[in-house]
This record gives sequence, C-alpha cells and structure tokens, in this order.
Amino acid sequence: MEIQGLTGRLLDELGPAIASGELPEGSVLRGEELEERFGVSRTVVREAVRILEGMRMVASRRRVGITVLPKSLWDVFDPMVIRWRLAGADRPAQLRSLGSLRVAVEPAAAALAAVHATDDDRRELSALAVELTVAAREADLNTFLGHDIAFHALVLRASGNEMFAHLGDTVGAVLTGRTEYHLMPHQPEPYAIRLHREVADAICSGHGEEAERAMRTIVTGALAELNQQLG
Amino acid sequence: MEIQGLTGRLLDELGPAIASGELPEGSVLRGEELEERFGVSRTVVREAVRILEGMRMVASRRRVGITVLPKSLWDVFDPMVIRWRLAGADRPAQLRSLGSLRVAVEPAAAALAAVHATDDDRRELSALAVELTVAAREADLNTFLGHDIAFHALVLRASGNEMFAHLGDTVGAVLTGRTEYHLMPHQPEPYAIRLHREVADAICSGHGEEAERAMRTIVTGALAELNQQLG
DNA sequence: CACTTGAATACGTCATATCTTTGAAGCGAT
DNA sequence: ATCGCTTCAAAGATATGACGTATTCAAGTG
Repeated sequence: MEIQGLTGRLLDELGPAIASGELPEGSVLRGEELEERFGVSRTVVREAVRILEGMRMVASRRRVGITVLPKSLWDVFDPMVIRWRLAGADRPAQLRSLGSLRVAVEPAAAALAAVHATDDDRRELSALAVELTVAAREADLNTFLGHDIAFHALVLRASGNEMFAHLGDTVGAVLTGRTEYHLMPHQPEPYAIRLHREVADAICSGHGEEAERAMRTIVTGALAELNQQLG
Repeated sequence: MEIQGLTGRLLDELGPAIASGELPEGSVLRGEELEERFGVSRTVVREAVRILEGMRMVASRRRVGITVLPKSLWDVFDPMVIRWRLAGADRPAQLRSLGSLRVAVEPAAAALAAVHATDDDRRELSALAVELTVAAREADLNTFLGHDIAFHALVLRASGNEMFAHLGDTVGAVLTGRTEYHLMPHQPEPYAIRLHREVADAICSGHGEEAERAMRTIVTGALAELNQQLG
C-alpha cells in the first residue's frame, strides 16, 4: 500500500533523508535541483514534495524553495514517517516514543477489547496465545514474532476503537525492529508468554481490568527492556 | 500551516466529502472529471489526489481511476483527517475515538510530565491552573476554553514524548468542539477545576502517580459526559 | 536612515504531448 | 460453453514548454 512509480521512489529518497537528519531542519531545496539530481520531471518532483508537505515535513514557498520543517511539526503518527525514522538515525528516539505510546494505549485497548471483542476475535486471540506458547517453547523466533505481532494487532483492533486499531501496524514494526535489533539471542521469557495468555483469557472472559493489568505488565516490561538496551 | 493555493482548496472539497461519507468507500473518480467539476488543471487535481493518497484515503490506478479506500485504511491520526471527520457526519464516532485516546494518553502524559517537565513548564502549568480557576468562577467560557486547551497541550508537551506532544492540537479541537456542541449552558464544574489544579500541583512537585490519577479522573469524566451526550 | 521601487527568482498553474499499464472486449480452439 | 490468448482502448504517469504571481533583495530616492 505504498506510493507507486517515480514519485514513490523519489519519496523514498527524500523522506528518509529528512527523517534521518541528513537534510536538517531549515535546509532549502529547489525543485529544479531535485529534478536534475534524481533525473525526473517537474511533475514527479512536485507530487513527491506535495506529499511531504501533506505530512508537514517540508513547506514550499515562492522565491525561497522547499524548506525542511522542524521535527516538532511533522505528522509523527504517519506510518511513513514512523517507518523512515525507525530505519534511520532517529531510531532510538522513535522507539522510545513508541514504547511510551504502547504503555499508554495497549492496556486501555485490552480493557476495551474485553468488552467489545466479537466471539471470533476471542477465539482467534485464544488460538494466538496458544500458538505463541508453542513457538516460544520450540524457540522458533520467526513464528513467535509473527504471532506476537498478530496478537497485539488483534487486541488493538478488537478494542473497537479505530484509532487504536490503526496502531497495529506500527506496533508490529516496533516488534519486528526489536527482534532484528538485539537479534533475540535467548528464547522469549516464559513470564512474558504467561502474561499474553492471561491477557487472552481475561479478554475472553470479559475481565477488562485484569486484561488491562496483564497488558500493562507486558508493555512496561518491554519499555524497561528497551530503555536498558538503549542506555 | 495549511496547504495553500488551488490545490489546498480542492483538498478542502475532496477531503471533507470523503470523510463525511458523501463519497463512500469504493467510489471512483476520474481525474478529468475533477478538472471539469472544479475548473482546475490537471496539475492541481493530481497534486491534491497525491496528498489524499499519502493519507491513504484514495488510491489511484490506471485504467480505473481514483478510488475511495475503506475508512479502516485512512491515516486516522492525520490532523487533516481528524478535522474533516470532526466537521462532518462522522463527528460522533471521531469524538468517541478521541475520547478513548485521551483516557489512554493523557494520564500517561501527566505521569511523564511530573518527571520531565522543565521549570518553565511547571511555572506555566501552575499559572494556567490559576487562570483556569478564575475564568471558571467568572463564567468566562471563551477564556476558560482557551486556558483549558493550553493546559492539556502543555501537559502533553511537557511529557517529553514527541508523539504525545503532537496530540495537543487534536485535543484542543476536541475541547473546542465540545464547547460548541452542547453550548456549555452551565459553568464548568468546580470539581473538574479542582482536578486541574491537582494535576498541576502534582506535576510541579514531581508526583507522577498523583498527576496520573487526577488526569485520569478528568478524562474519564469527559468521556462519560460525552457518551451521555451522544447516547 | 527609512522608505519606495523594481527586477530577479522560484514556486504555482495551465496546456499539451507521449508513454505505460491494465481492464475488458473479441475471438478462436478445445 | 469455457478457457486462454490477442488486441484495443481508457485512464493515469511522466515529460515539457509557457506564463502567472508572490516574495525577496537590493538599488535608488528623499
């Protein structure tokens, strides 16, 4: 679900360059310069810049050029921005931000899911918790990661809140990144696994507060681990 | 900080039309049709569509046209999308989503602010709490609203989390909308005012848990009130 | 020194042409 | 009648030339 064509390719050059700080705040680009540098036409440059303008990473002004805006103005919830920042020099800061966001949102989502999840949601959640346990026991990290992502995305979706649901992919990106990052030398901790089952059980039986508490333990643990890794 | 020019104007026609459901999921537009309907050139249409594509509200495909994507794919955290939805038929759903989001995020932000707020932040927060109390006592609703928005935005910013900070404007839009919505026939509740002062005091003195608790009481109260209003 | 004026500049918009992709119609063979 | 291949046309994607317009900067003027 990405932007296609030359515009998309240019975007994937400019976005990361800005997100990583390679083009710092206040940098000025000229449209014609971008045309030459990337060998594309005005059309392509203008459309890519418009998209960046839509996410408030740049502003285009007559007689001045295309200015890189301060990070505080960026749409930091835009999945593209998040992906670019996770891929570049801003990765630690982005992981910290997302860690705190998870601590805030996921317990609330779990509590809501206990009320709003459909029967199908509950069944799938239970199944995922079981498969998670199996994959962990067999130390199958890739399978584990996939189920873990699906688990958290499902809780967020089952909350019935569209904004929470939308964070599913982002959380998935964090979990993927975390696995890649420290390469998961050890198998997942049994305690964390048990907590996932507790979340699933609590949501299935409609115990919102318990689901919230268990989920909070999971995400605060993840945040603590993250802070330890990042120093 | 809006998109300027004809592109911006077209965007402000198309965005709300899609957000309100006037152009439902699956609707197909042709670029040429938009050119004629709005009397603008291809350039303008394409750039506006590109921006909408960037927020995943539409997808453009050859031989088909510009298709309105299902709401579940939209970047629901994009400030433009939120504004458009708040302005149209989707307003109740958007208010509910934002209400839950506030319950999740603002208490966490308050807790973090107690640790990360600068001295200036703390001073400003105290001042705002006082001015809030004064405006409430004088039943000056506009002043009260302004300070209320500033208060919540400051807590979010002082949390030190850029993603939380970014929600300041959105929360402001919710508060503004709420005041406009039920026209605030009564003066703000003294209990809610006291809670704001508690939040400020707790953050100033570094008591994260107390700040979190007081803030949670505020936002859960707001959510309950909202649910009552919306049925 | 402050103000006005003008020219240079870079984006904004329009119009047109060509290329590329792709959905669908057409058509033949099994 | 259905499957599979070919062909065609529709619509977006890209390129390019022309002109409009706001904005900046500096020269000129009082």
